[in-house]
Amino acid sequence: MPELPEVETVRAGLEGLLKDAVIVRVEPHRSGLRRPFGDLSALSGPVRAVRRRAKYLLIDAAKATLLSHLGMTGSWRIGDAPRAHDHLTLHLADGRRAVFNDPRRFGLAALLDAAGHHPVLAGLGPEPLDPAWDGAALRVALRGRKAAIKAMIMDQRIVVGVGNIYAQEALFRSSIRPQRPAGRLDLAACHRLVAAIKTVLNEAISVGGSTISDFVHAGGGTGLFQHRFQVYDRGGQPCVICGAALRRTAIAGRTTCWCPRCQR
DNA sequence: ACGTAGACTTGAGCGC
DNA sequence: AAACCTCAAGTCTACG
Repeated sequence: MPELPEVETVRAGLEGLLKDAVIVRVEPHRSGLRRPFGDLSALSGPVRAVRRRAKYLLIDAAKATLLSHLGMTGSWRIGDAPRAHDHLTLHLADGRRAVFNDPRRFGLAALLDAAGHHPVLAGLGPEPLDPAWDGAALRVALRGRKAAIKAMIMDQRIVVGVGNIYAQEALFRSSIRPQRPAGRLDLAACHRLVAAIKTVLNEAISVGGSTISDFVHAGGGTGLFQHRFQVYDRGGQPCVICGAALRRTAIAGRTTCWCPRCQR
C-alpha cells in the first residue's frame, strides 16, 4: 500500500477537495472489501475534515466518520467517469463524486462507532512523526525482541506507517543491517534509526509519496519519491555510497535490499 | 507470547 | 513472445 507518505498525500488532497462539500448519497458497489462496509448512510452531510491515523484515512462528516485503508492498490479520486474496480462512490451536492477504487481489494471502508472507535485502530503503535516518538521509546518497544529489526519497524504495533519501501530506505540511511535482531540495537542505533525514519517519511511527503505502479493522489497526480530510492528494488545494483553490489533477501516474507558494506 | 509462512486478489512483466 | 510463471506499496490468520 501506500505507506504513511502516500496516505498523508491522499489525506491532504482529499481534504482540499472535500472540505465543506456535502455528501448527499453513499453508493457501495459491492458489500465490502477486506471487511463488510456495513451501513454507510450516516455519512450524508457536510465534510468537516479528512484526518489520518497510521495508514488509515478518516473522512469526518457531520454525523459519522468514514474509515478507509488503501490496501496495496487502493485510491480515491474525484469526479471521473466510472472505472473497473470502483467499490464505493460518495455523491456530492455539487455533482462531483468521490470514488474509492481498489483492484486487489485488500482495502477497507467502514464507519467508526459512536465512540469514534474501530477494531482495526485498536493496538496501533505510535505515530512516527510525533516528536514524542524517539530512540528511547523505540528501544523500550524492542527490548527482548529477537526478530529482525526490519520486521519490527514494519510491525504496526511498534510504530505505524512504515512499510516495505520506507523500512528499507530508513535502515540504509541509518547504516543498520535489516536482519539484525531488534533487541540488540543499542540506544545510539535506535536514535539513528528513528531519525532516519522521520527524515525519509518527511522527504517522501514533501514530494507526494512514491508511485511504483498504482499509487495516485486524490487529484490524479503521481508521487516522485521513487526517483530517490537508494536501496528499494535495487538488488544487484551498486550502493550509492560505496559502490558495492546491493544484496537482496527475504525477511519475514518481504523482499529486502541492503548494502553488505555500509549496513552493519 | 513470539516469529514466520501462507492466504487474500488482480495485474504487470523479461528480474526474481 | 508470453505467462500455464513470479512478483507486488498490506494485513490477517494459522501454525510451530
